[in-house]
This record gives sequence, C-alpha cells and structure tokens, in this order.
Amino acid sequence: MTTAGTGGQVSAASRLAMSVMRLERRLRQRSAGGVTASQYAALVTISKRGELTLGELASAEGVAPPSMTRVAANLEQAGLVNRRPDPLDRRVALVALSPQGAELLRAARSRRELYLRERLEAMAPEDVEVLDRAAELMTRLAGEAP
Amino acid sequence: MTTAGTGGQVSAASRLAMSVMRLERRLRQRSAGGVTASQYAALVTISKRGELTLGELASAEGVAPPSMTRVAANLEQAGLVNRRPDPLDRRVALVALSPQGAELLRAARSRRELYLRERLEAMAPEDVEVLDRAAELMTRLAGEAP
DNA sequence: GATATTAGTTAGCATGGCTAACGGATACCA
DNA sequence: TGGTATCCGTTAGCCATGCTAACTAATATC
Repeated sequence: MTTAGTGGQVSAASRLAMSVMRLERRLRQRSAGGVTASQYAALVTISKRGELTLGELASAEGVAPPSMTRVAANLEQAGLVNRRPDPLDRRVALVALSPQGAELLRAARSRRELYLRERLEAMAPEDVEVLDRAAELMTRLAGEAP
Repeated sequence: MTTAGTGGQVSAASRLAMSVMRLERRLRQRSAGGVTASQYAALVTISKRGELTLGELASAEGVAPPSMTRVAANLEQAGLVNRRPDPLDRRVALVALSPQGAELLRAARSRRELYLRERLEAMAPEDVEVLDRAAELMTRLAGEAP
C-alpha cells in the first residue's frame, strides 16, 4: 500500500489515460457513414483547413506520412477526397474534400456522435461543460511534440 | 447554422470525439515497459479487481472475448499474468496478475504516463482538475451500454 | 551536370478490433 | 442414464492503423 498501490490509488495521468482509451474504443466502433475514426478525423481536418498537402495532413493528425498515405488512399477510393499533384511542385500531393466528403461530414455530424450526443444530453450541463473544456485541453496535450 | 454546421461550428460531441482520438493516439505509442495500451489497461483492470475470468475481463474492458483472448495471451507470454482453469468449471479461464505484472504496474505508473504527467504538471492546476473530472465522466460515457 | 534533399510511396511487421465457426465442459431434462 | 442445449473460450480470417526502412521521383544546390 505504500506506492500508488495495487488497490486503489491511481494517478490523475493514469485515470486520464484509461478513460481516454476506453472512450476512444467506443468511438472507434461507431464509424460515421462507413468511414473509420481515423478517416473521419482526417476529413474533419481537411474540412477545417481546406486543401492541404499530404504531409501537412499527416502532421496535423500527428501520424507518420506512410500512415496518412494509406488513410488518404482509402478516402480517395471512397470518393470522399480528391487528390492532385501540386502544379508547382509535383512531388507534393494536394488533398481536398470532395462534395461527397463534405456531404458525409454534414451527415456524420448528426450521426457519428449520436452515441456521444445522446449521452451528453442526458448529462448535467456542468458536466458537459467540463468535458468540453477537457476536450480542448486534451487536444492541446495531444498536440504537443513528443 | 442551426445545427452544428459544416464550416466552423462543431458540436461538443465532435470536439470531444476528436480530442479523445488524438490523445489516445499519443498514448498508444508510448507503451509502458513494453506493453501496449490495451495490455496495460487490462493489467490495470486485473489489478483492480483481482483474479477474474477472461469473460469478465473482456466485458470490463468492453471488448469482445476473442480480442481479450489475444491480449491475455500476449500478457501471459510476457509473464505478466498467470492463467489457470477454474477448478469448479473448467471452461472458465481465470486470469491473475503475476508478480512481474504487479511490478510493471508499479514502474509503469511512474513511467507510462510520464508523457502526460510532465504535461499535466506544466498545466494550471484548475485545468488538471478539469481533466480529472472529465476522466471520470468519460469513463462513465464509455461504460454505458451501446 | 552531379549531388543532396525533400515528398510521398511501397514493403513488411505488429496490434487490435470484429464476426463466424468450433471445441470442450457443464447443465438440463426426458 | 443419455441426449441436447448452453456456455466459455479459442481458432481462423478479415480489415484498419500505427510504425520503420528502403525506394522513386522531383526539386534544389553547388
């Protein structure tokens, strides 16, 4: 019982880590209109930032380029994004939301988070407020360089 | 802009979903003493609840039994848990923390969340408080039946 | 023009989630 | 007692995602 023992004591970091993992697992299962969580997140980023390069997208998502290559390939195959080489530098791949991608986002916003939405609505407003503030803090935490 | 619209407006649910995903991705990469996030989470659960059946563990983690079979197999191979058939019902597999598993948890608590720990310590205490409260709320969200 | 750097891709590995199908063990019921 | 049903866990097989290392193609540099 001395150290953060086997029984009860768990650090705030540990609690946060666990809760994030669990919730993410739930969310991962509920894909939005047929896209996975990663694909969805990429779509959101593209939507927010407009056409951007694959590298920018990878870095915005915090994944390695090869990972994003694959995600983007799937998105393109699904017709949700368009890709084109940068006319000024043909090494560069520019990725943009397609009309279907935009439509999916619209639809998904009312669907994908249905799971969360429903539950958030059932919560006390101050709890939702806490979660909302936490969301920003977590994004900041995730965004910092390793 | 009635609904949380396409351009700027994003729902609280969406914000939460994204932030959780991003943070989880960071955490997943930083394994604790060589175990992955899922393995670690399983260890924590076993540690909290004591010896339990594979099914209970799967359900506690909110994953399907086959997923837990694999995670547990890896943990056993790593010597972090012990398995034995329930003497009363030999269909049942009982899983318990091994001494090494317990040791890893002790060590991990000061290591695994180093990433978070460091950053939490750099944050304003009230922000940490928000995250801590959010952790509980998220666990509750994740725990609810689909 | 030769070389270095940069962007992205390909190849290969591992984890982890799922469902479907199967095996063994127990429970039940005629 | 014997046959069936049920239940626990595993195996098999699929897909997505993450990584690193190695490669190609294009641009920049000297």
